[in-house]
Amino acid sequence: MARSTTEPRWLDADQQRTWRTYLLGSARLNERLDADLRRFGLDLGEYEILVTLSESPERRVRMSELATAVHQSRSRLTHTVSRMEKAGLVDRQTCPTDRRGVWAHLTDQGFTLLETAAPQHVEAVRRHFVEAVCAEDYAALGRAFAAVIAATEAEPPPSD
Amino acid sequence: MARSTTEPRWLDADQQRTWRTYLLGSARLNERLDADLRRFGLDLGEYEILVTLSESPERRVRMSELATAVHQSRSRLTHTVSRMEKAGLVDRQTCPTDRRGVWAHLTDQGFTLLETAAPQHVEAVRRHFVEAVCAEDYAALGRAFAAVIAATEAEPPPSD
DNA sequence: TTCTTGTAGTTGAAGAATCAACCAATACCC
DNA sequence: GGGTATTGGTTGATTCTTCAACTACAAGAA
Repeated sequence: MARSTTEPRWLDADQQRTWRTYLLGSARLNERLDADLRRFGLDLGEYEILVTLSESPERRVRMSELATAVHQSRSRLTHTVSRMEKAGLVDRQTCPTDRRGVWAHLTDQGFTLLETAAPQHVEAVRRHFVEAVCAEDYAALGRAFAAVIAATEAEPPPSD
Repeated sequence: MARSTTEPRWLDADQQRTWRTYLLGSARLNERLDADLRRFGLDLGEYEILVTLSESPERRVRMSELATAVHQSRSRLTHTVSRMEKAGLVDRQTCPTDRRGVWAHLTDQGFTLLETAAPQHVEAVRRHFVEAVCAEDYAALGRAFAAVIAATEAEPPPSD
């Protein structure tokens, strides 16, 4: 089947402006939150790992579930968890019921670090995001990204 | 001055749900757009560089302006442009009026690649973002990130 | 049982991002 | 003019991510 040769449907000026605003804004937001977490030797990805573990029963989660929860590749998670393990924030436990499985488990030290970092991080999220935006727009943003998630899931990733 | 010891103002359930939806959604969106551009050997950052150059007079922009335009650090841009130069997409021209300055300049080959990639990229942006979201929410999202940008600029980055 | 297929996770090498240090040219100031 | 601070950009080491194998276990079929 031939690729379409019809004229591309470019974005109009408003659509493009919004798209670029999003690109810049999300980049800035990430920058700020990362900079903020760096006081604690963390980045946003590592912080999300700590949060996910802290909210889970026994403070442990299977590696592949964790990868999904923090939207990282399995490989990346392996490396990240290895680093965090070296830093004493998590440890690994082999899963007795499925011996392929590995639990990432939050150590007391990791929990303590999370307790220390969380208040400042949440404040930063408020200042730069939640409270920077009016309530209606914030709610709309939630709907918007829910729709984005649905759209990305509706279509399989390109593989060819 | 002592750090505040008052109870942290956690996000409520709705705020938190939206925040996490954003984190997941933006990660997914990036993933998809990157995957899409990879057919052309590009990632989103490199694509933005090509676009910025293509829209500029003489198809060239000073490195530091370009860094701002594509929200990358100067160092990162230097490395990225070096790679792109090796690939023949851009070249460097020294600026005669300010001999510290360097212009990144889009080559014909770079322009051709952009022309090839752009239609598919724009379609992907439409499918996964612009048209995935209803028009009102899309407009709200634009306002929201404009506010985020303002908020991040209102406060200097943490340095201590 | 054995054979096959799929899932869980890791590994190591290669590629990219970050950080601090650096050089060079300009701008400011006395 | 001469000194100092700033700006523009690069460099190389370190850290992090990605990618393509690869091992080990589990599940299902013959």
